[in-house]
Amino acid sequence: MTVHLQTVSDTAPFSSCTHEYKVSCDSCRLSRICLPLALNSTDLEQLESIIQRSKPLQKNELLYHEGATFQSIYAVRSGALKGYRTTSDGREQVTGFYFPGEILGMDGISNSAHASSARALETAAVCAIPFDSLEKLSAVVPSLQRHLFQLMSREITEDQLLITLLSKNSADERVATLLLSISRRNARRHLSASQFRLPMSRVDIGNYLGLTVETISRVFSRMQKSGILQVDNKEIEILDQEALQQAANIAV
Amino acid sequence: MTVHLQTVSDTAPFSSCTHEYKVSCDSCRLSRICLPLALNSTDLEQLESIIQRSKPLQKNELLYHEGATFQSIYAVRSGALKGYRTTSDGREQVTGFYFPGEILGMDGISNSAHASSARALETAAVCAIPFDSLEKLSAVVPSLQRHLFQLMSREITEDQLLITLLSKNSADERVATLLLSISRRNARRHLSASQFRLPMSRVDIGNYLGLTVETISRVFSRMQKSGILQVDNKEIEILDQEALQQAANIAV
DNA sequence: AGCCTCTATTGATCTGCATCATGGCAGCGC
DNA sequence: GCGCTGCCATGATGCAGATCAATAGAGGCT
Repeated sequence: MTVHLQTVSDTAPFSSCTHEYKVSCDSCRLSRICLPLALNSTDLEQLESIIQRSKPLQKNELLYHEGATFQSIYAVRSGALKGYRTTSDGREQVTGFYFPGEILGMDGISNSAHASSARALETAAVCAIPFDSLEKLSAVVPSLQRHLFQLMSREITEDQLLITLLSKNSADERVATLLLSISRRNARRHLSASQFRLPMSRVDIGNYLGLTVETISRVFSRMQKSGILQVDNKEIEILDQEALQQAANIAV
Repeated sequence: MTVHLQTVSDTAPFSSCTHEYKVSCDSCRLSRICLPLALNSTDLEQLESIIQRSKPLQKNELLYHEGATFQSIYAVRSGALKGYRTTSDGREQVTGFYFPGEILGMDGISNSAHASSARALETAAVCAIPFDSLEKLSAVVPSLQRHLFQLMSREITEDQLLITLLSKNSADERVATLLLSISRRNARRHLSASQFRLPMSRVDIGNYLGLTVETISRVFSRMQKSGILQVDNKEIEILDQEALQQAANIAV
């Protein structure tokens, strides 16, 4: 069992000393795919006033953990994180990977406590958005309220896609689907859709997809052998997009 | 493959002729676990004014289907429904079962189109709550806005529980967990937690849990043999709650 | 560089559930 | 009642992926 020595750092990451990390939303190149989407500039100003930027998280550092008091949702600015919950017998279930421009932490709303944990897969920067402020603001900015509902709804449909994947698809199909998902999300950020570095370990991939590390390795090897992928440790190149889509065999 | 002949009935189920089905929220014995929760009486009145009640759905009748324009979310008044999505190769993935007092349809918000379908498992009555009205109302009733956020958040955490179940647990554990979930939801409605009739078929159960019908049958038989359950077709009696919880082996 | 630890690959074997096949039973229309 | 159809139970067999085991490589630390 892996033991992570790093936990939440002693110095509160979202202290008042935010001056070093000040970046305005409208100068952020992620704003088109992040929360500010569809806000006019005066609304945006209001949103910005409540957003807190923190010092970057180190690899393996926790952003929040299960049971912690829920205060904020988070937008990823750089790096990548994984969300996971711990089962009663102490194992981990990875429930999602989060890339720049994506929002996490919304599962904490229902109980005022986080229902899952989030950990940086590599050095990562996030914006914290205090939820009570966001709530108040969204009551007076209809487009923000709508956007929030939509974000949460999207999370639901994505979870349902994962449920379907886990319940109906083979190892090859699951892996192919994940790669295509990452590829698509890269494209959205104007990065290469065919060449990228996986920020997560094989263990995390297997965990997320309900498979073992060994199976992930074998699928990668097989897909390399058949000319679909070029795999060099965490560096992935999709050589045959078409074939990968075939292998995924689901509506992506 | 099962073919359902019944689809959405010709006569629009939520027509203007709602007078026959008029039931006020505060006379509804489900109000404590449904949407109105935490609303004062004036707010409740406003909510009621937008809620539409329909004639009951027949068994196998569709409430909404994938791709249909999203207009309302629904509260179950009586009976039971299943939510499911259809995979690209035409198979069904059951994503949830809905009992009285529970809300469904929230996955439709993100695209203005339903991402899943909902079908009555038995004769069922639902309240339709037009979402745009609900949105407007929630902007002026903070507790309603919060309640909606919480509902959606809860849906997310529940989906994540199912993901974990599918990814980590054995057939026995999955079945036990579902039975305990139904039992708990019955208790919430002041029905027996130990004796109930399953509204769904073995096929639906298997589909939901990522197992085949045969496996469901075998698990039921095994649990009957070991004295945990009394199974008579769809009638279930939990004889040994303790043992069932052990069999589930997860935090329920 | 050299060591240590963590992560990934690959092979051999095992197993839980799927698949295939058959028969029973309940509900319903005729 | 009789037959039909859908649903459920149970047994025999097969297979995808888990588990066990051993090695190889990558990255961090001194």
